[in-house]
Amino acid sequence: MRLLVTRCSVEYQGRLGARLAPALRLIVFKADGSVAVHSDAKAYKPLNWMNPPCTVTEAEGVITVATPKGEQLVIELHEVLSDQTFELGDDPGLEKDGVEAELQQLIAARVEALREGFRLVRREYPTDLGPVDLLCRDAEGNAVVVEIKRIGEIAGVDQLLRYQERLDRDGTLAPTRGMFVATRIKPQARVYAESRGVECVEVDLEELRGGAPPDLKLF
Amino acid sequence: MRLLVTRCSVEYQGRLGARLAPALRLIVFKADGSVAVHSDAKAYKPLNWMNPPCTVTEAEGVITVATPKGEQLVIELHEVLSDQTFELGDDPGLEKDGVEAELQQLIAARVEALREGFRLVRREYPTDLGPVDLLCRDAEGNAVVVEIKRIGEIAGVDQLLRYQERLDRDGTLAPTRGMFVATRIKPQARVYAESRGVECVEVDLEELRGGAPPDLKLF
DNA sequence: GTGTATATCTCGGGG
DNA sequence: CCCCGAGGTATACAC
Repeated sequence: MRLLVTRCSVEYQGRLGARLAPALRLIVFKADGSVAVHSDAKAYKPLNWMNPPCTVTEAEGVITVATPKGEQLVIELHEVLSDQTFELGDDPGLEKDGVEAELQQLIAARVEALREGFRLVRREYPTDLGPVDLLCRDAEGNAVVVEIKRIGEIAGVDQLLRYQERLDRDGTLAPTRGMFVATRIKPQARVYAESRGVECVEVDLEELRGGAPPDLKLF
Repeated sequence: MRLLVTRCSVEYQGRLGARLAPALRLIVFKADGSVAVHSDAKAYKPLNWMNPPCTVTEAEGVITVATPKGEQLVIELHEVLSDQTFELGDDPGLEKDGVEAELQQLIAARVEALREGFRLVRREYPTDLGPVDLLCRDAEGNAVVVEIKRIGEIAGVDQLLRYQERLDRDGTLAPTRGMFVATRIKPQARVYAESRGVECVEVDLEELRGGAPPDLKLF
């Protein structure tokens, strides 16, 4: 990893065009080939950057970064305050929990928490528009299409409706019910869902975690 | 901006939980208050980070970053290779072109290029679901709802359909036609759009920008 | 490769 | 503040 603190101008041409007037900035060159131009603001996002695969060439105070697809980043160095290189080595990587995948696992393990009498048919039930999060049967035997989100927004309701429309073409499933499950459902999404006959259920991640009997296998 | 190169472990608790085992990493503290933990890979994305507003405290080799909402990032420093601080000052910022806003401007300036006889009623026509990109009238006086994307995907079609459904409740507009405009429309999105009676139009940014006089056809 | 869905998305604009 | 939409989104995963 090379850290270059420099007064520079930058121009990007590629998926769009972008320019940076001269100023002091940090430029990070990573071992993966990426280049990022940072100001002292904008949180972790660089002002400009280039992702691998790309080639970096430097000559006479001009660094040129180019991708095979024709994107180009040209950095003109006016003054160098610091230029250091470090060998960081590989990183063991990030372990996460609490994302949608975990939510889906927890709910799949106890679909009866969504509605009494629910039975899980399959997780990631395939359609030609993509996989349905959960396919269930309710106590009366009706197919229920369940879409799970961390945050429930309108686009998620549309996703569910597209799946329902597909599965309603299958005589063994039609007519399906729709259920929209999230730790939080935004008001507009709830109104929209209910106007389309989709039932909304808010769940609590902590409760799901704590209450789940450990002997229930997920699959 | 403070640049800290260090062997460290990191733990995040907040919107999810995440842990980083000990390794050499770069930690960037920006003037805006943000903190980012970078490995030598993953392009410009940090392994772990905290955005403003947050407070940073350091004691006995442990840096704690906390937000008012209860998110917390704890960085344990095992070994410090480098610790430098620079005053970068304000940045003049990035100038962009070629994004959807420009596309919308260019198309709004000559909607007749979409279809002969088109007349622009309004850009960013408001609905209670958000603004419609363009509202037009066609040669026969029908209202046409136009949704513009750089890349046309299924979710954009649904966005258009939601707007149409709202505007169809307005007697002075109903029944609306839908038109989906993009520099590229993915095949699945096209099939879906046309199955819902939405017309698809691909446009060329270069032609819109420069070369084409307003009376030239776009496709 | 395309297509689809997720993200601690981030970021900006408007109410 | 939240809500909404765009992004050079990036990234993972299925087909």
